Amino acid sequence: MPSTDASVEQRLRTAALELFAEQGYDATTVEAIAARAGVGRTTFFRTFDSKEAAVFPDHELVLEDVAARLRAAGPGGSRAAVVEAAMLVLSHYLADGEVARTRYRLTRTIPALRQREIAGLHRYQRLFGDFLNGPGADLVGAAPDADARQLRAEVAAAAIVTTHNHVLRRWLRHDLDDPSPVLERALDDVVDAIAVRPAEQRAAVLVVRSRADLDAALPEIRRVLGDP
Amino acid sequence: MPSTDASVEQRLRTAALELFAEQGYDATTVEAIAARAGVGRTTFFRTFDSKEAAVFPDHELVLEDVAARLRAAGPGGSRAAVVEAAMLVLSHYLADGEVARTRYRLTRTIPALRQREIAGLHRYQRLFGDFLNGPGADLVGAAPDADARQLRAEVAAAAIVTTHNHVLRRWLRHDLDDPSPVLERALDDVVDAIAVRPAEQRAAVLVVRSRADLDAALPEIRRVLGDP
DNA sequence: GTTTCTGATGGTACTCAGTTCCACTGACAG
DNA sequence: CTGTCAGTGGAACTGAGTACCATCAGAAAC
Repeated sequence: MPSTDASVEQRLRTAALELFAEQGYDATTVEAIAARAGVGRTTFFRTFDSKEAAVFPDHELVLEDVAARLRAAGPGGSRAAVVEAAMLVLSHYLADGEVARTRYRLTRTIPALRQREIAGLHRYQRLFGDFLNGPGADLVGAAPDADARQLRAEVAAAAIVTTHNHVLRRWLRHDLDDPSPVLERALDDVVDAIAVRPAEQRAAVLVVRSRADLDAALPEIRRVLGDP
Repeated sequence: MPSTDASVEQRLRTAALELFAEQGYDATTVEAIAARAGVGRTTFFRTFDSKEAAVFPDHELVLEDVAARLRAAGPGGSRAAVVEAAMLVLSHYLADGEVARTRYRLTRTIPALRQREIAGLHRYQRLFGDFLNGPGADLVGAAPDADARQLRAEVAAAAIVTTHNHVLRRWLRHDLDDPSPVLERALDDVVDAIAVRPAEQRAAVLVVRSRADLDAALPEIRRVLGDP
């Protein structure tokens, strides 16, 4: 048994990435990956569900982290929770950035990997959507009915995940040195525009000074705003 | 050669759906599908890229339709184009609704099909996103820079596709009888809230009658609005 | 020290999706 | 009648993924 210094999983991961880079994805057999890692083919499939899985991070782990951060949100804390949860995902990618970039190169090229990548992203969207539609979240505001609320939650989740992916992709392409503050700003903007429905939650108050004093004007203001 | 009444592709499609319903997806071999359709295994793989493909519609066709509608958008017509394009997708699903519902049942159950479904949806998102980021579209408004514009386009595309999927899913679940008007209203709402950035493109004008006439007031109004 | 249990491993054999190649058939034109 | 051509079926192959079993190292029990 050669080189037990790294874990079997790690050895398999690096062997897979190396061979995919050298020979291409299709031309690389699972047997070859296992051989380079110094283990049997059986061990490969005991470690990973499929050949593709050797390329991707353990989404379960990240998803659990994100779910925990969302669960920790108190009343009124939905916005912060969502933003921080998205940045948590980013930080997981940045944690081993070289691997992330290698994976990006592969997923752009190989359809099978691309498909799995997209499906993976969708799980985050589901998670965010379920949270935003849940009773603990107040980001999407009051909706006329339960279905409208769910739609808004799904749209907001899609917007958040899309924003995250956009910023991440820029970093993967070396368009960006420090993506975290960029993501934070972008999420702030997006959440402003999307999650909260401006027409419902904001009221613009325009003050016009006149000779009449406030008390005299108040009843009229009340009438105009349709005070219930 | 038995039953040449329907096209080979159609016979294979129905055979596949029948067998998946009877025996389950994994338990059904391609050979069995081909046999029921009265053709050879070779012909199956000449017709479809994979076993999964027999379940899904020809996305290429729909994508081309949608792309054509988007291309046809004139200046100022981005909003209508996007809404109509999304409704075009819906109408394709409704065209043979029974198959769509059967497929929905399968995609919810079988992971392999689910993954392909999600990947398929992503192609529509790409298409919408590219259009909204293109030079012909004016839905996302003026952005500080090219990257911000692209982000907005991607977010808007995600919102549109998510909305479409939400309404479609409701119809697939028999939550809805006539989904088209529902989708149209929902898209209107979503596009209002998302694509156009209210703070940038809308200016509220409040008119206060005073004794001074308009000409006298105009310079002052110009100054306040920061007329360039 | 010996036994025994346990967990991880490697090997073998199998199924089946997907590919490649070739032979056949029927239609149609010359 | 002959050549061509498109569509088809069959046979053989590769490789992913699964199932089963034998093995072995180490820890625990006696």
